[in-house]
Amino acid sequence: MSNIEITLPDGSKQPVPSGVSPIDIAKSISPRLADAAIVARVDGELYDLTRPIEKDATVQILTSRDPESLQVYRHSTAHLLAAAVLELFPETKLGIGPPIESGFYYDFDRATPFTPEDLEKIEKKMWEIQKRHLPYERVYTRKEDGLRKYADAWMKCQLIDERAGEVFTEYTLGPQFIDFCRGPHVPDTSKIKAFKLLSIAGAYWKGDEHNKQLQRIYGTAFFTRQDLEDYLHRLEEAKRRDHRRLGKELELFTVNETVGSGLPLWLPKGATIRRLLEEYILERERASGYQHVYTPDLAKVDLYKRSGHWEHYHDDMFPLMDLETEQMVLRPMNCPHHILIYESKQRSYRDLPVRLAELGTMYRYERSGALSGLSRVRAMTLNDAHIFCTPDQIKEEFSSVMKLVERAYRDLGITRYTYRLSLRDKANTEKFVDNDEMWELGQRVLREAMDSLGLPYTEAPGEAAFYGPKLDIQLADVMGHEETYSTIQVDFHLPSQFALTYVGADGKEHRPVMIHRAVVSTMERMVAYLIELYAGAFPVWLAPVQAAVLPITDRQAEYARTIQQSLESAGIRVTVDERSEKVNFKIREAQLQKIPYMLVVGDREQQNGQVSVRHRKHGDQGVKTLESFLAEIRTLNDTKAVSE
RNA sequence: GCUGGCGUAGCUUAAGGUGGCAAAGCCCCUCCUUGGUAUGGAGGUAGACGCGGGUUCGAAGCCUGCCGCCAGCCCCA
Repeated sequence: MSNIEITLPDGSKQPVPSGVSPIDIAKSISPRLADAAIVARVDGELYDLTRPIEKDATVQILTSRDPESLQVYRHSTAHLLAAAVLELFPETKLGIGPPIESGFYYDFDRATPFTPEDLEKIEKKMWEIQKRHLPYERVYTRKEDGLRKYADAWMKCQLIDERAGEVFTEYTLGPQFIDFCRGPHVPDTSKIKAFKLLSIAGAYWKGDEHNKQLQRIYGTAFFTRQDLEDYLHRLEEAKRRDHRRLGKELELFTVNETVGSGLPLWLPKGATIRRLLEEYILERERASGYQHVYTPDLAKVDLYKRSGHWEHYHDDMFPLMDLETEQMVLRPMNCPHHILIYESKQRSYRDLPVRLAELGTMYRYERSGALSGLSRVRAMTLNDAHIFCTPDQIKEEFSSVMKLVERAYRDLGITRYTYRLSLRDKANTEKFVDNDEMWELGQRVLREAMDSLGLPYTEAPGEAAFYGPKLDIQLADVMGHEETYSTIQVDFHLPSQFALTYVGADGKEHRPVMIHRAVVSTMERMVAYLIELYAGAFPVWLAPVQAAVLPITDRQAEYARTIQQSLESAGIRVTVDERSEKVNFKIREAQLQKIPYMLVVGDREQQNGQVSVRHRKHGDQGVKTLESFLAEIRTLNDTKAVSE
């Protein structure tokens, strides 16, 4: 047998017989490494530990410390799930079973849906199979043989037909189970130590709603029981922070069937937070050269036909209102209105950039199943603006928007976010306007802008707006799920659609470029995010109630009210709890309402014109004069302090 | 919209597999208590069990159609 040369991560090279497997190499390095090994990287490709290496290669043994390992591990667990399902329900047809961010899933086609009880049975069966310590074995099969073998598994056949080369790989799990799969996998089921099946849901074959709907089982898997438990705890924590739950408990907003789903009602406390957010961003925009405008929530459909919304965005709009003389629509976006403001007079290059901003309310006909609390609604108010500028100004405008975003995030205490460049899907001309030149230009401009700011981003094809590419800023929630909040879009399409112009230095008409941007997203979505970010315990500057005055007995009621008045006239949001209850009780209530400061006042405080300050997190802060407390809370307010 | 689960007082939940007067805690109201840093005591109001139709002597429970909520698919600020 011939020798090959492998290179290890430390750069050392060693000759080994051809056909050696990564696990052999691991063993030769150290038994501990062999034990910890999950998978290997051979010349950049992930290999099963048992897969022979036939030629000179760079080899790296991956353990649970490498992120790819968890993917492989979960993928193997998904196979274990499929094997268990087939043992229990042999008539089931297999779909696909990939690892995902938070675990894995497997799609099944089966006449009767799985029940929660089935889930338990399946999980038990998985453990049973796990204990057999079955190997995951890589098998090579010729395409035609494969098609024959999987003849009664329609989804597998389809996959093999579409994806398989002349020879493809399959993985067995014990004598019964075999699955068309690229791999790699862990060596055997004994490696799998901690997993849990979480939920059942419908999912369309290949994600297309025209296709058959399958039964998807979600689960998660970790290397250790501890990691699994931590994850489950985080799930609990996420539930605890759920803005829908806190929105009810803290009386922030409500939804009412009679109003309609996706149409939340803002209660006084929630409205206070929203108002503070609105005032905040309007102020920042004023300081950044924006002009605020007001435009109506509806328009004749002609406006949206001209902009292209009607053609490309129709499905997301509420149906037409057919009036006697005209047809109206509720606006799904604000841009056309702002465009008409730009167009309302002749513009000179000296006027540019024109930055028109509005807290614009818009309406989107989200499908009922997509609605959720405050974060997915049908009526929403966007912190919207449209910048009309010359091509030369794009870069600077872009970077000043980014600055605005970063400033806002800092003041709101938002730290977990990533940048995503959303591009069009060229094939989808129904969703995206068909104009290669403009798309190329827009995408190039955005890339250059990001690169010159030195900011890292990922690219997402098919996520663009219908009129152009966008730079989305994705915020991560407690569970790490990302969602678009801020967005900056460079648009060459709408200005040409509306034949916008400005008069240049040369006295001739030129076409401006439009930048669509939203900094703090919609009020609905941002408040939902903030509720979850702070678990309802808002920083002082955003707290709907900043201080609760708690008189110890009725004797201090009058004094308590004067404290309230002094603070309120200084702009602090204060309540007084005058109920005939003990302080303990009042403190508990204020605590549950997550009010930052409790001001306990008894006879002593009254005599000395003081308040006894209790902080929701740090407890008793001792006695202070009203003035010094006021100075303290004012500082927090003015500096928009987010930590406590 | 689709698949699955769910829908009981303002809120959180119980009973509900075998159809026969619907429970509790919190909230709220009244009274007692005036108490110093997480719930003082007593009493009270409150629900024809999401809505409509059906089966039945009788339905919260069974059947059926809607509506809404939750998870996911799809979509997305």
